[in-house]
Amino acid sequence: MVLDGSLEPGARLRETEYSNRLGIARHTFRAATQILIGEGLLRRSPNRGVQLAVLDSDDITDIFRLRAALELEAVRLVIEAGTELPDAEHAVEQLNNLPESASWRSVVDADMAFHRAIIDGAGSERLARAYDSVQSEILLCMAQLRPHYDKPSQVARVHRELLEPLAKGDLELAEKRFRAHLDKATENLTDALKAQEEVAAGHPGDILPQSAVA
Amino acid sequence: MVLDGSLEPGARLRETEYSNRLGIARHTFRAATQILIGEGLLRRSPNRGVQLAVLDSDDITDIFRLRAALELEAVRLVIEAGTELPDAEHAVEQLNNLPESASWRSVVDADMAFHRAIIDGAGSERLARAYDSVQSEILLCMAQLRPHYDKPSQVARVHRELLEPLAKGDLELAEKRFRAHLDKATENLTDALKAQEEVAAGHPGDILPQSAVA
DNA sequence: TATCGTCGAATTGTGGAACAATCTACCAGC
DNA sequence: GCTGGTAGATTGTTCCACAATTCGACGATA
Repeated sequence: MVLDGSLEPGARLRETEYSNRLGIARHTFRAATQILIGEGLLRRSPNRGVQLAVLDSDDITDIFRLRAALELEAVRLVIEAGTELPDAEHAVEQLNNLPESASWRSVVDADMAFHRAIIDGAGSERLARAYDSVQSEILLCMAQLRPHYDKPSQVARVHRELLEPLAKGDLELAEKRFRAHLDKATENLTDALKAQEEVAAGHPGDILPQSAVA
Repeated sequence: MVLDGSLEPGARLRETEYSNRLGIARHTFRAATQILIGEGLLRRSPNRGVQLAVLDSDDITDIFRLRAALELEAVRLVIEAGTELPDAEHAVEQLNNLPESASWRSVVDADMAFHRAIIDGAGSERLARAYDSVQSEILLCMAQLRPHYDKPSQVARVHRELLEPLAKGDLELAEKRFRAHLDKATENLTDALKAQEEVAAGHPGDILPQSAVA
């Protein structure tokens, strides 16, 4: 529910309400929320329960800053070790084979799989764990903002260009391209956020449900 | 208890035992462990409860790899923004003022404070959160391994050398020095681990309590 | 009318008991 | 010695209870 956009950003998750709705005990619900809090998807304030995280443009910048740090370290490790990345190449292939009319979701999935493959290629358990957390937040962003996506072929091309310097072992170029790519993504998301805020401007203090901006 | 070395690495934390000992309910203990699991200090296997993490030399390398990624990104951000780091300088000063006979703990604290100050200086909430997690693991390492530490004046000197390129805005030199420093720390810890394992070799499969190696 | 304080309801945080599912250790039998 | 089963321990979850805190409505006062 948190990640599929069916909850409004900032929504308060009352324990009795949600434990009843999900058919689980209140304790169990609390345990579940605790895990999500650890992943940064929910926030808890003492005696005031948990809320779905609200992401402003600073948060987006921040998420992608950490994402950049992690991915670039992964890139460094992959190049140093000369690791092959079949999963990443597979993801590019998949993007390339998607029809222009492909669903938003399938493009996002392939995109995510590509970046995930690079992290996994680095072979660092903790890098991967930290990336789990940012990836969750990115998914939350995506679910809430539904940013613009280029055509699959375009996305495929960009990602192939990311992979190129990795295969050649050119760290400097790889770093440059990844930073550019991630900066672009940040821009896309902040733009989407700005657009959403403008739509919501007519209802000050009110946050539109997903359906209103999709 | 997890961080002060009073628990053996790999120790299983039985719910009834510890909730009784701590005078809290089993539910409350479970909630507490869930938080520590999120920080990577405890591990949970389904139906087998939680254990204190056991860190082998691969884990140490891995922890410091992530640490390096985070600190270097922080360094980058600090240099880009030209941020002043009074807390870091204060930590160096503190190290410098410590007597040669200073307690192990006080050196560790000042060392930690120095690196923390750089992370905080970057002004990224999520970088700081990710660093919290590795810092906890580092503390766990330290508590379990008690690695060798140089004299405070020596430690102060090394850290002043880290700060230097930050003030001058020399990213390349900063990166080089930080990597060298962190690689050295990794080596220290893996050496300490190896030494501990050799001591424990007489008791195969057995892990010595802290007191036996301190 | 607007602001403030008070009180009651709702909600969270924690405790306690219970029970099914699972794991562990021990024991008997082959 | 290995296998299978059985009993006890442990975890995961549920239900109920209650103190502490917060939220919200109401009414008093300026």
